[in-house]
Amino acid sequence: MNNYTERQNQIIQESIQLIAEKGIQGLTIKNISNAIGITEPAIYRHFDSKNEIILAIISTMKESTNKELSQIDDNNPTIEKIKKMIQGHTNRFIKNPSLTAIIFSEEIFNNNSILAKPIRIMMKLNQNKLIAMIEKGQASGDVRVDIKAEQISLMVIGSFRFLVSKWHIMNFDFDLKKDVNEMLDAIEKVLKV
Amino acid sequence: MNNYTERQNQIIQESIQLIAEKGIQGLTIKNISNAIGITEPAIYRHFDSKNEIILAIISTMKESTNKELSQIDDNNPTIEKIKKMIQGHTNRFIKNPSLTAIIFSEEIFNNNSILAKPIRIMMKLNQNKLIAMIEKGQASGDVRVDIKAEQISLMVIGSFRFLVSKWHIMNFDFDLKKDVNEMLDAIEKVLKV
DNA sequence: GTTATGTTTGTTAGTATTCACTAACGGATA
DNA sequence: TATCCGTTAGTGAATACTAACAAACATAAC
Repeated sequence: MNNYTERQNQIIQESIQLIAEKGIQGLTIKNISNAIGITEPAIYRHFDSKNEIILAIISTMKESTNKELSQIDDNNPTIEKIKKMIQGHTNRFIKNPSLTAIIFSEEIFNNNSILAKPIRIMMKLNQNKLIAMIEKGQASGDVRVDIKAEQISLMVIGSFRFLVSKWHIMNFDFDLKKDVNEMLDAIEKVLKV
Repeated sequence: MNNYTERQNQIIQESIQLIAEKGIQGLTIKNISNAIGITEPAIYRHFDSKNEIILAIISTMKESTNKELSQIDDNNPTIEKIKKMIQGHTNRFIKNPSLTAIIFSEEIFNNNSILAKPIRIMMKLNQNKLIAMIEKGQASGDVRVDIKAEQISLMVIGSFRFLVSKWHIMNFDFDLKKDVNEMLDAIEKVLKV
């Protein structure tokens, strides 16, 4: 698991919820403490500052993403691996829609220099993993080679993010799973050799 | 042009700049008035409230997008039209990087119910225009028909947004024009019949 | 042409509210 | 006895916004 106490994990979860509901401006110590049912100063028994809470949120996201990526069987065909990866993310979002607010956290946190760096590192890491996956697929003849892996990864991640973004904006008011699968079918057609 | 006074336009422009520099949390009446060189209460001579300023920002974005879209020659091949559209946006962002903060404004404004609605309408409108463009291309044999126009538009907009998002996050530290053109070449290969 | 009047656009000084965070204290538990 | 983990009460700073007033200037009356 992670190194956080039960109360710390509770604060992290409620904070993600709050960002989803009210945006980053809704993430206040008062809102967090109200959500949990303790007073404001009690929060400071568990985190030194609000920034520390946000860093913990980022760290939690990082962990759950890594866990998910490690579960993908490397022996499957590339397109299957991409599908599994995106579907895994999708299931996680459906299970916990609050997380969709965080997928865009690069933008939300971009103007806080302390928080921007870990976000950027995580983003780059994830993309590099996908690029490596696609390049391997190109080497093994799974994926067309006339388009660079970097461009393909841009399309895959971009399409998915835009779809999830829309789902969030539309207040989760359509079947994300269905739309993601349609998108993945289109991606499959596009990637075929 | 628009119906705003000179001072109102100045407030709108400085506000866009502020959002780009410091995020939506940096958009305060004090920051706006400092940027312009007048006092805080003077702002209220030109806008009734901060919300009115944000609505004016949205309206300005809408106008400039429409202006751009109307300039595309409808007689060109579909792929050329898509390229022109994306390149037009790109040039606008390069000329005024502050605008990149606004392309994600759906997310930034999503938690303010007064502001979310006009943003959503604008978003849907733009996407419908692109879908219509692609469907016309499919009918005329310009674009492959085995993928629905909606899916193609998702890929095009998603890829572009993700690229611009990265440009913003990386502090505009790569050649956006070059990367966009590489992306458009990939899109072209993908869309070919 | 001068004076009176109204409008526009700014000022200073202030409001109430919210923010992150702290000091001092107390009960429960090891 | 010491350590958690909570409380009440408060801090100073920042927030959007307001009240009251003043200078500049255009319009219109005399």
